Amino acid sequence: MPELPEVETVRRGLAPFMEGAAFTRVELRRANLRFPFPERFAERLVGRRIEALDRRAKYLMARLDDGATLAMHLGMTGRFTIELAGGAANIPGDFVYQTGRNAIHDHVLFALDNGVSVRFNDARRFGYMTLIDGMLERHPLFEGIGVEPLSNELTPEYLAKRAAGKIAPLKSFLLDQRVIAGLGNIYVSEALFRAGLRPTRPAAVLATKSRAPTAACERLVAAILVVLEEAILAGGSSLRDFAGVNGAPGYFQHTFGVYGRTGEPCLQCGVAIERIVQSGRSSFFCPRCQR
DNA sequence: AAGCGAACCTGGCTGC
DNA sequence: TGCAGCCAGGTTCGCT
Repeated sequence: MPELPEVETVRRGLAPFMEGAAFTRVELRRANLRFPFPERFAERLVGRRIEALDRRAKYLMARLDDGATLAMHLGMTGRFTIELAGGAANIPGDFVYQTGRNAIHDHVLFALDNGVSVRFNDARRFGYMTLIDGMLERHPLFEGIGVEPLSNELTPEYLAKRAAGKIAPLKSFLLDQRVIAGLGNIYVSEALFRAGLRPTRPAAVLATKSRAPTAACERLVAAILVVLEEAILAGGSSLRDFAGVNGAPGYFQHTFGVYGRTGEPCLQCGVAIERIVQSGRSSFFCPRCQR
């Protein structure tokens, strides 16, 4: 589910309900997700007010009034839903409220002093939450993390410098969160399609011998921006289980150029889209448009 | 030392 | 209907 646009969509959905509110009760239904919860996690949260709900890379960052930050990662299947005091409701980000047998995957419940409760459900438990004191940049999760793709730090010059001399394929180079923070398997495929670059090309094609950006690098940076901005505008992408409250499948999936379209015609040239496996993950590309 | 495959965990879909 | 096999948005670890 969650690459940068999905996490940003969740953030925008949750922020109006969480910012300015304080935790009145925190319930952990198990001792760990991907990692154990930190010591006294629930006790430390209760009474704290959320000053802002931000995003860094694929993390939701709740800035607390005691200076600490609650960092939350959705993993593969993590999702937040909210309920208002008077009954079930859904956040503007349009996520399905889980009921029935999925309830066994409700792992964290936050009750807030504005009457809102927030539920974290994560079937595969690749998600996690932690509390960070002090400088974020020095926390193991965030030191060495790459640039925000939607900030002005992502420039052709930056990307060329990072790519220079690298033999690794563009696919894995772009998935590396130490280079760019927030891209995932879907948007890497989409960005490479837009840039006309085959995922198997070595990352070094982005740089000249003097480590300056090539034309391909310029195209790629532009493509990354367009793909992410479009996805955020559309309310996050949507794979099967990213459906909206009204049961409608998500909005952005129609506009995928290559992701999940094996054998279907390229929207630009009609040639069949191909799927290959790189580093154990699927890559999709048009064999004619991407060289 | 970069780069790859495996591992973490569960559910959904396909095909026999 | 049952069951085996394969696939999935992410990240980290350990072996070349």
